[in-house]
This record gives sequence, C-alpha cells and structure tokens, in this order.
Amino acid sequence: MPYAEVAVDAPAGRSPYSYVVPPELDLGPGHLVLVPFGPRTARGVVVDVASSSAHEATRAVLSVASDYRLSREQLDIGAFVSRTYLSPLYPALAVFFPPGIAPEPEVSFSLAPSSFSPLPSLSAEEDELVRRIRDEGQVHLRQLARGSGATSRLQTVASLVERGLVVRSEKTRRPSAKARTEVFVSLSVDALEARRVADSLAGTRAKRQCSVLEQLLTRNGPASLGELRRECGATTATVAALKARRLVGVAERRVWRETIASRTAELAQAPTLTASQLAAWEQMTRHWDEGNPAEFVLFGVTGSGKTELYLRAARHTVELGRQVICLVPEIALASQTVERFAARFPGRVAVLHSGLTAGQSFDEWERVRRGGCDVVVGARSALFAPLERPGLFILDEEHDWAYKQDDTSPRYHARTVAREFARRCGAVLLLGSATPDVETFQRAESGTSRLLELPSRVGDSPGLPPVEVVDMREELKRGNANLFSTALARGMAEALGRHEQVLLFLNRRGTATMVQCRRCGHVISCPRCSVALAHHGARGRVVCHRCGYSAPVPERCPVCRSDRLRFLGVGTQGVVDEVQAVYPGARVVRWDSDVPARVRGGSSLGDAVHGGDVDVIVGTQMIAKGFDFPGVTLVGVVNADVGLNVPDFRSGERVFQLLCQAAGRAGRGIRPGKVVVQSYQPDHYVVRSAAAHDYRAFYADEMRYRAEGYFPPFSSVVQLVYSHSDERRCRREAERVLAALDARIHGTDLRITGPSPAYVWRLRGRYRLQLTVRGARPSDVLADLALPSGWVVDVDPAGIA
DNA sequence: AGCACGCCGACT
DNA sequence: GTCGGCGTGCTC
Repeated sequence: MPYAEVAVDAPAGRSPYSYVVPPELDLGPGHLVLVPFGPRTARGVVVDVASSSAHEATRAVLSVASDYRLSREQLDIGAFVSRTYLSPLYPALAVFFPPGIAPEPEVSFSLAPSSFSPLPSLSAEEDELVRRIRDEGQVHLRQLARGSGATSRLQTVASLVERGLVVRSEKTRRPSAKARTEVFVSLSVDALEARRVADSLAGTRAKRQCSVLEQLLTRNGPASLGELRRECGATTATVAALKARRLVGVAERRVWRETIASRTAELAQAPTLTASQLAAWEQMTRHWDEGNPAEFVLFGVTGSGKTELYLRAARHTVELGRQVICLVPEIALASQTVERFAARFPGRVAVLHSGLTAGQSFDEWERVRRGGCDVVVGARSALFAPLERPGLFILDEEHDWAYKQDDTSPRYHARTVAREFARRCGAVLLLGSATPDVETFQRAESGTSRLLELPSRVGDSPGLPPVEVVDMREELKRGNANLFSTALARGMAEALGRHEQVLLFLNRRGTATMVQCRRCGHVISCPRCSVALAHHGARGRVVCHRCGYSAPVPERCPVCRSDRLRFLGVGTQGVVDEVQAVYPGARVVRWDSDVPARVRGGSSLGDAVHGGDVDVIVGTQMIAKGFDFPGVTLVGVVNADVGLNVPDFRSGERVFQLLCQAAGRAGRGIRPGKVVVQSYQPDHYVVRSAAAHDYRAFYADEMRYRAEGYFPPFSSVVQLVYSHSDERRCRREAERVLAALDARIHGTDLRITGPSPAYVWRLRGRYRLQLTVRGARPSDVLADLALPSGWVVDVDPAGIA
C-alpha cells in the first residue's frame, strides 16, 4: 500500500507525516492535499510517495486541493529554505503555490436546531455567546480565538458544543480567485444578410437588436457582452433574441486580467551600449558562456545603465530557450523597470507582487505556468513563480533589505534562495546595485563572484553632484538652532530664485516625533509596547508605529497632570511647515507613506511635481529610492546621521545606502545639481564616504568594523527571540534555552550573547528577550533544537542589537 | 483546534 | 502534602 509523506500545515513541523494514499487518489510528490490532523483538517504538501513508511500511517489523505503541482526542483528548494532558515517545511513549500489557491479550512459554530426550543439554564457567558451566534447566524473560530479572553470564549463554546446546543462545522473555502470568462457574440450569418436584417429592424421596437447587429458589422468580428452593453445598451435578452433568430452565436472565452506589464505593449528597440556598458556586457557573456563563475555583481551608480544590461542578459537567456526572473525591492517604485521589460518582451512579461488583486495574481501565475511568459518581474516572492527552466535571476538594488522576509516563516532572503536556485538549475545570478551589500561585495572581492563596473552616468546628464557636508554642531554654536543650516537655506533660496526644484530628505529611522511632559519628563508611550507614540499633528493623534494603537493627543500628562506638553522631533509635516514659514510663496508637497500611493503615482501629485507646479518636495526613504525628479537641482538631507545610532550592526551600511541614493536624486535632468548634507557627526566614516561618493572607502571602513565585532561576513548570525506576556516566565524560558545552547556549543566556534531585551522590549503586551548565536555555521547546531511556541528564529536577520 | 500532561502557586 | 488552574506539547 502506498504511503504519502506530507508536510502538514502545523506549527513547528519540520518533518513530514505519513498518510495512507487511498486507491482512488492519483497522488504524487508536489501535490497540495487535505489531510486529517488531530481534530481538524489541515493542508499539506506531498513530498514523497513510497511503498513503505518509517512511521506507521493510520489515517488517509482526504483529497487533492489543487491541480497546481510542485516540481522536484521546487520541492528541493523548499527543503533547502526550511533547512537554511530553520523554518517549518509547509510554509517553505507553500510559497510555490499561487496565493489563495487553497485557503485554510475554516471552523465555524452555529446554533443546533434543538436550541431554538426553551433553553436550559445558561451561565451569563454562555448566554452571551448563544445570543451572538443567533444574531450573526454563525461565528468563525478565528473570531473567537482573537483578542483578550480568547481562552474562556473557546472553553465556553466547547461546553456548548458538548451539550448539543451549538454545532461545530468545518468547511473548505473556495479559492479566492478563479479564471474570468466573458461571453462573446459574433455574427452567424454573412455580412449581407446581417445588413439586410439590421435595415429591416431599423425603426421598429427592436432597436437594441438593430444596433447590436450594426456594431458587429462595423467591428467585423466578435464583441463581448460587456462591450455591447456599453456601446448599444444591449442586455442578455437582446442577445438571446438575436440568437433565437439564428443571427448570432455566443461563446464563452477566457479573458486575462490586465497588469502594468500587459498594458505596455509598445515594442522598444535596444539602444546602443556605451563603452563601459559594452565592456561589462562582453565580460559577462564571456564568463557566462564558459559557465564559470555564474554570479555577477553589477556595480554602478543610479543612471549608469544597469537596467539596459539586465535587458541584454534577459534577451540572451530567452534566446537560449530559458526564462528570466527579475526581482525588485518594492514593485511600487519599479514601474519604470516593469515597463522597460514589457517594451522589450511584448506580451511575454508577467508581474507578481502582493499589490495585485486576487484575480490579477491568479491570472499571472496561470500565464507563467502555461509557458506564456519569458520574464517574471516582481517582489521577492516572484522567485517562486512556476517557470519551466529559469536561466537568469536578477536582483535589482540587491542591497535592499526588502529582500528579507522577516515577519512570517520562512524568514528567507531572496538573494540566498536565488543563489541556491541558480546553482541547482545552472542559471546565472545577476546582482545590481550602486551601493552593494558589503557581504555581496566581499564575495566579488574574493573571486566567488565576478565584479562588473559601470563607472559613470550615461547620456547628457552631468556627473555625480558635489556634496557639501554641514556640521550642525558648529551651526548650533553660531546660534542657528533652526532646522536648516545657513548653507541649506542659502541653497534653497538660490534654487527657488531660479525656479528650480528642491528635494528635502528626512531620515526618519530611529527618530520619533514624540510628546513629552516638560514638568516630569514623561514621554507618552504605547500601553502595550515599550515605544514612544509618534505624534501625527495633522490628525491630532498619537500613534504606535509597532502595533497601530492610536489615541487623541492628551491634554495633560498622564503621570503628573501637568498641561505643559511639548512635541519633540521633526516629521515631514514639520519640515513642510518650516519651509512654508521661511519661504511663504513656495509650493511645498509632502511625499511619504502617509500620502496614498495612487495620489503619489500617476495622477495629481506626480504630475504636479513633473509639470513644475511644485517647488519643494519633502519626503523620507521613499523619495530616495525609485522616483525620478528631473527638475530637482538641490537635494538637502536634513538629518543625515539619525539612523547611525540605531543598535544594529548594519545601521552604518543602511545610512550609507540611503545617503548615496538621496544624493543621486540631484541633477538627474539637464541642469547640474548640488547636495547639502546636514550632520552632527560629519567625521563619521559613513557620512564622509557617502559625501565623497566613495563606495570603496566606505567598504574598507565597514569591513574593519565588521571584523572587529565578529559580524557578517565574518560570521553568520541567528537570532532567537522569545516573547511572553509574563515577564518572569519570559526570563526563565530564555535562560533555559541559553543553558541548553551552552551545553551544545562546547568545542565549536559559536558565540552566544543574551538573553538581552529586544530592541522593542515590550510589544503588543508581550515581553521579548533575544539570544544571538554567531559563528561560521550556527544553523547546524540549532537545526535539531526543539523550541516551544513563543520563540521566533531568524537566520541572517535584517538587523540585531 | 482539542486533548493529555505537568509545572507552579495556593491552601488545608 | 495535596488540589487545581493554566500553559504547553502533540496530532501520521
């Protein structure tokens, strides 16, 4: 009897469970199935089918949940991700299925028919729950399990089920999207006949039928019912009448939902390469054709023409009969990249990211699976698109930490997974950046990968703009306590006088706009997290950026009742106000995540900026990244060094990347640009090297710092965080695991630090302690360490204290 | 989710 | 020394 080894959707399941394969199911590795698991039905992925099993299977697979099926390669990559990132197996495999294709079976409760007759005596809690179920018809288990008091609610419902007053039911929900079809109407008689009938109907009561015929005649082809409704006011009745008279035929046809890639159809010719592009291209193809090494780092400033090389490499791959995956950190900022790919590979580009509607996403996955696409462009999860034979993986802006998934399992880094993918299927990995991750650059330095340099900007745009670093301590000494230094203020006045645009960049990481009591010093903080609440002046509220808690700005200090509250720190709105105060005539806009994407993008605000109706743009991280502002000649970095003091070994690298990107925004048009960087630590190597546009100087200093601290790339880091609502239990558990780890690391190179409070010590009402393990291969020792729930393990975390 | 089990605090 | 509540582990 065949057995299926199934990776079950159960927490902490790193090894598969054995199930009997019922004879009626044609089951193989890669199938998504439903299996009984304890008292519930769970999803699972079949990883293997064998004639015998190590564990004696007692239960059988229930059904196959989807016709999507994973390849051997995908199963192997999933296992790699689970192993490398110490993640449960199911989520590491589930990423290869289109989102929403087989939702988790849902448990709900409804009233038993008998409970409509007189009720037996109920406790107050039971009565309340019965009323709620009656009012709402049914209640989902998820709703009961959410929020405080969940345990008692679940107990109450369990007792009601036991007494037969409430019935528990479980249903598999339908996929969140399906193929869209439309009814198409076409003439089933020749044009002459149709013309004759149309004329005969003119002036009669059947004027809609008449105009449908006219429409079909002018189109000289089929029209969808939707189009006919819009053009002629036709209804299904109109079409039915025409069909009854055997004048038209109807057919249902699949229609594909559109994305930006499918809307851009204009074919673009490949431009001639510049000398440095050509040199890089020749180097790439030479090594590519030799097949060794298959990893390239494309190192070039913004505007140096990296995308053109991506396109060439993609063309080369497609000509070899293979496909391309191009990852971008944030798709919202990458519409230009998508459009360029779409223009070079018309109709053959798929876009995959979380911003698509369920229907669009379903269609894009389906197009890829059917072999209809040569190129997939998308966020990190596009890596898992169902391509037949990927031959090239591109990571644009490879240093960006959006490539690391850190909120849910598997906590993978797309670069690492892409590298393994490429290795397994003999594909090329192409990493592009103006400021490569030091770990990436180190690989190139050591010869593990190949460095390709694009030293200058292409076209007529001037070189990199000169950067002036202003020492804000000196500024303070001279009595200027304003937000803007004398140099920045002068630069702004000059630019505005010439009717040129100014971009002010605010580094918000590590700062908060908080509310403090002047009398007792108390800072208004979140009741559930140990962070100060951010002040949103425009909305008159204080907001927790961690858990979303929000409250009106208090009138008095909650501790000492003083009404002398002051607002610390500067947000984008504060900068806007300051600009307006100094230059009353200036037209200022705020450009950050508080402004909805649709306003920033194609429509009003974007047009206003590009059309020159805006003088000053104020923003955060976001403006430093994808957007192109050709009219900007002055970039001011208001507070360059804020992020340097975040307790994270990568903080220097992040600030460097941000400063370089911000500086790269100036002078992208025809007129030369200039950058003013305001800093309280102007001598810091990060600020100095960014101002000099000198990546290699930064790299040298950063590597020294990393070596001294035993940080990556000199070690690998695994972070273990335990959270618990009870502080004592939290400490006890962290100490227990520390002792267990200590016992294991004897004779290894591993070092453990902690338990130490996490960067945010209290989050959503839970205390958090962290252990950090560093060494050459920390995962090996941690692989078979069984951790109770409440622990989060993050391999190569985005940042640690 | 639901059930068994065991730890820890409270009480006779 | 015992009781009982609740937190934790397990489900092929």
